[in-house]
Amino acid sequence: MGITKTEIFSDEQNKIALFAKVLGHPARVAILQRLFAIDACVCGDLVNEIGLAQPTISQHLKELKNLGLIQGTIEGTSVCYCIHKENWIKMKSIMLDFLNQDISKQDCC
Amino acid sequence: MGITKTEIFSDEQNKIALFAKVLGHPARVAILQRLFAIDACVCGDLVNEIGLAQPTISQHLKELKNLGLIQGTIEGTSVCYCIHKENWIKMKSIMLDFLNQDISKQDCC
DNA sequence: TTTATTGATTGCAATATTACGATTAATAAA
DNA sequence: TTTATTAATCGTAATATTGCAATCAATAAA
Repeated sequence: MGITKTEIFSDEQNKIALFAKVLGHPARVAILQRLFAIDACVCGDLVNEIGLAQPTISQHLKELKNLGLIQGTIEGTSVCYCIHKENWIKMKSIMLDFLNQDISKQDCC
Repeated sequence: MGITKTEIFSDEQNKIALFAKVLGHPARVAILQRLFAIDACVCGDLVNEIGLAQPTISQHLKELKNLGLIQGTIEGTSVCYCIHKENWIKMKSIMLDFLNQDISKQDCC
């Protein structure tokens, strides 16, 4: 039904999936990479850098902000976005735990 | 338009997004965790373990198989699934590179 | 005040995803 | 052969996502 049955999964599983999902679009990957690469914060440059329309970028930024991975501060008419360090580290920790599951004992098929 | 403009992004960005996307559903997270946890391979047990119908699980398994993260071998009437070690390690490497971007120099907002 | 400029929001069209009942294909057991 | 058993596939309904034109709100500049 296009709807995810979150209630049958653990909080951890849902959290991993939510973080993975927001990273599951190349535009959001590109935005994050850009924010990491630029020393200063980026604002509407993202629209120029990435080849998507302003409302589309704005929407992707919103999703990243909703999960707390970035933060934006208003500076005059423009908005300065940057990585939310603390939340990025938390997200990373959760994802690393999942990715680093012990594969050594796997011996099958 | 519900379609992702993959052509304007780099191969790396698309690859990261594809891997993240397949991890972006709690059922697939649960399947992978189960495959990691079980010593022997799991087959139709997944349908019982996770509370989703057989066609739904089958569909999620297909997506994981399409990206190469798992492999399935037929054993009589059942199919034995397990983590594809080599591809998991490759995927992990790509995701770790992305997640481990240097955050120390970020100082803004 | 009037006129940019910037970015969020709204509304919509196109496509994708999730979930499952029904069916099918393939092998195993009787 | 007939009858389970297992899992893939098909078809479909419900919902979500992606993308953008148009518009709006807020501040800056003239």
